Amino acid sequence: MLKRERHQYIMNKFQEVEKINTIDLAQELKISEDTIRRDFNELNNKGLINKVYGAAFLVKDKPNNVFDIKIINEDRKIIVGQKALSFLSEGQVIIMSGGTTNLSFCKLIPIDFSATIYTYSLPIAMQLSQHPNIELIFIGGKLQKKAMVTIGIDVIQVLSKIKADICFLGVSSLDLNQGLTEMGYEVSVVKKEMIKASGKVVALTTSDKINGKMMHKVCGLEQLHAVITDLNPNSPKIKSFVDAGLNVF
Amino acid sequence: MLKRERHQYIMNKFQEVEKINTIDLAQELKISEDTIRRDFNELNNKGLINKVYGAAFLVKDKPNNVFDIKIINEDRKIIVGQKALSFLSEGQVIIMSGGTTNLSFCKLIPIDFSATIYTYSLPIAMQLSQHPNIELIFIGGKLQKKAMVTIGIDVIQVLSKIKADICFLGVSSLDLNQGLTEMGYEVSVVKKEMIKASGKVVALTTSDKINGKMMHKVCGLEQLHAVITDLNPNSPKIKSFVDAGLNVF
DNA sequence: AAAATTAATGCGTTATTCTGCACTTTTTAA
DNA sequence: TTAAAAAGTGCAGAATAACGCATTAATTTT
Repeated sequence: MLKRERHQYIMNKFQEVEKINTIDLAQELKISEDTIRRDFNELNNKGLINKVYGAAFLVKDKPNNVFDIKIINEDRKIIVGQKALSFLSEGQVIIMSGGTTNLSFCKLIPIDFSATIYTYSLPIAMQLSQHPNIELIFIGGKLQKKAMVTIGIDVIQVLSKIKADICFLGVSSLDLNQGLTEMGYEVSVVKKEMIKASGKVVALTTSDKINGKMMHKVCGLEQLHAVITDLNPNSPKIKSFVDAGLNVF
Repeated sequence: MLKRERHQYIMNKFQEVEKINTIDLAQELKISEDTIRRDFNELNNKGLINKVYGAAFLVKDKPNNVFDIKIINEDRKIIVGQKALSFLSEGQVIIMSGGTTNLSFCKLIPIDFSATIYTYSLPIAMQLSQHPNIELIFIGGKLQKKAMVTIGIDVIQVLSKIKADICFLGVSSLDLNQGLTEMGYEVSVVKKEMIKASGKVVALTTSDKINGKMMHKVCGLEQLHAVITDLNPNSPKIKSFVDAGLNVF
């Protein structure tokens, strides 16, 4: 029996039992206790099990993997993303901001879509790196770790030098009077610059972001060429925006 | 029997069995064990199978999620990473290149470690974004999608302006005579610049990268202040490097 | 098609990994 | 604190793998 098989055996066994005794398992598999101990140690070091005196337990909550991006309300975001697809056309130069709504959108972009995309979001860049025909340019700078986007003067500088056809802008809060607002100052500055750099601005948002205000203003509604939400444009929550002359999809 | 046929044969066989023994398959096909081992190694490096001591297993293809970074030979890379930890000290300015060896290393860095880290690798940036006390700066540019690193003039420009205490350099190939070499031209240029920008250069590599040459030279051995491998420094494979005056850990 | 080039293969040798045993150290329980 | 159980350590033997090299097969060029 190979080491690898034993390790698999051990991990499988935890689906039946809570605890595995060193000696019991040695007898069960007819191998020495030393081998079991070494196995337990290895699995313990990999963080898969919890080795204690005389036995081992399964580790329940696996260490939170950074790469597991949790998308809340993903169904809504997929609806938004699907509507947004109609704004894409081949060969565009695109600025893609951050956020999980934009990430959901990016997952829906056809694999062979061809364009140039600027982004400052790590998860979005990783997602888009799957697309062979997208020329992907990451805007470097200091990382705002929580949102996994770059911020600061370096980002502004790059943005000030480019000209894009369209910008897909993630939204923190959208309000009829306040327009688009952000929680963080730095991100608000970056988004302002993105808008300046883009011919068209499309805001992507789920309905829960609508009618809220945050500290820092990004732009007024009049600067948004389109707003895409998960709601039906006739829905009452949206009506006031439509009445104000906004293109809501 | 051609190599391709054997590879095909192996992959097909996994539809029937869980595990393929090296020796059994050699007998079955009436070819030498070496050939089977070489086949297993190749398929392993392609990420198609999992080679272990004495046999190989099928890699169960998970849902194709970009965010699942597959680290081959992860155990070896963890050994390298653990040794590399001793080169860290608080407050350093660090340049971290890309690659899964460096990614494994980053996973091992204590959560409260404090430093300034420059990187041009998306996965590494995401990993390090978990560390609250690391000032993380992403070097922007055009994305080399396969390796998920930025390349090009923008990267060079940023690197030419900074001065770091230490650089942890991932390795494509390391050879006694050729030194450090890379497959891609662009990455070789970036790595050269990283070396220029750093006071100390530490190369991180697994033993399978040793004694290979690739197209583009990065630097000679004399420019490496330390080389960290998964092998014991006394190991014969390393001996010639130690004899050449290199610090091997 | 023959020659030249390149890649693949097998063999002998050397290196590495795995495992169990004997022995020592640490931990647990009385 | 002592005895018993479990764990760690170092070592040896066996199995597996890697390496260098000579040879053969496959591919490309002439």
